[in-house]
Amino acid sequence: MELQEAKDRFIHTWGTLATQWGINRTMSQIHALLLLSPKSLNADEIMEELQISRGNVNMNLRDLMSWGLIYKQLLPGERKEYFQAEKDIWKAARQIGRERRRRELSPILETMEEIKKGVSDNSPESAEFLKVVNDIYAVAGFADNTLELVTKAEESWLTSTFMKLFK
Amino acid sequence: MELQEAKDRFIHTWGTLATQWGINRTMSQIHALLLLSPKSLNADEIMEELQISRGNVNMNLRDLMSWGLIYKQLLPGERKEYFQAEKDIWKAARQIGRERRRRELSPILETMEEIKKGVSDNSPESAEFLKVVNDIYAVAGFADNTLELVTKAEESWLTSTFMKLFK
DNA sequence: TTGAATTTTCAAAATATTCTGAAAGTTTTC
DNA sequence: GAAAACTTTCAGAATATTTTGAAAATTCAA
Repeated sequence: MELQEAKDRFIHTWGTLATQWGINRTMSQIHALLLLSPKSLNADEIMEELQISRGNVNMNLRDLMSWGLIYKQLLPGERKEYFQAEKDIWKAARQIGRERRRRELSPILETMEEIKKGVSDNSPESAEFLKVVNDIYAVAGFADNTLELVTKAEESWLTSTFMKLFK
Repeated sequence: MELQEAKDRFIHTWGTLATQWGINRTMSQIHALLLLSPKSLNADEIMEELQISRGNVNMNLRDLMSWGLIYKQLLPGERKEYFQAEKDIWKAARQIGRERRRRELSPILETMEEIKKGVSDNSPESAEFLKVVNDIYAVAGFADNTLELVTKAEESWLTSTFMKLFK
């Protein structure tokens, strides 16, 4: 079947791409599967579809929820929990941006500040070291601000106003 | 010694932060070491400083060079190869941006295009699937454009003009 | 309550990644 | 061109991460 093949390819590729930059393959595949699924799915359906264990499914669903990329849904009359992906991709992307700010940039900023505090003397060597630390702080701060700007913007704003920056 | 302690802390933390988002710890530590080193270092010095094997040092130096974050330096009268980090952190950051575009965003764009091509029929199900693929393509394209803008800009431009976007 | 249905946990197994160190390869010097 | 100095490679070891599956915990209906 043509379409199913394309979907499978999408799920598989999405998983592979994820590993390229430090994201768990299974997590990524579950996300892809939910993105493509018109209806929400329960753990058993995901296990069946991706041929993975219950524990694995459970763990990665929690992870995806912590990233704010999927939601738990309780269907009336159903005992099982169902999961659905955020289907607005722009919203999902902003959510990823927010989380990466929190998980990756904030720690850098905090650490650089702490390290700066720890260097009290003012020898030339210390000054040189502090320059590096300060520069990294500035770059991380710039990235943080930019991501904040972008994650708070609406899609329409992004694709119009912001784009005008490009010649 | 106060300063040395701060440097060690920096190197150690830099390595730990890197693992958080899929970068090899040792590579990150070598980079940090070279960033802080006023003079360029050879493989033996790095081995000694970080207590790691020659093979490990060699492999990660290559990797860092492929990221454009360090340079090989041939000192006159010296047989050994010396390495030095790009000390302009803004330049280094732009370099990372360029590489991530190439390594992470380009593959997404390419894959989405190929997948689109593969879906020929125009059933409602295909349309729904294509919507997801197209949306991801658009988001990745936006990220790619933004990174291009930012990586091509000068620090001065970034910290002045671009910043005016923030209220 | 009880017990069936479902979810969560977690120790052990499987897999993937990173690191070592010695051998092979390369370059330079004499 | 041979030997010394240095760099690269790579198979196996060490480490880290992911996955499994069954037991424990939780939830819910009756």
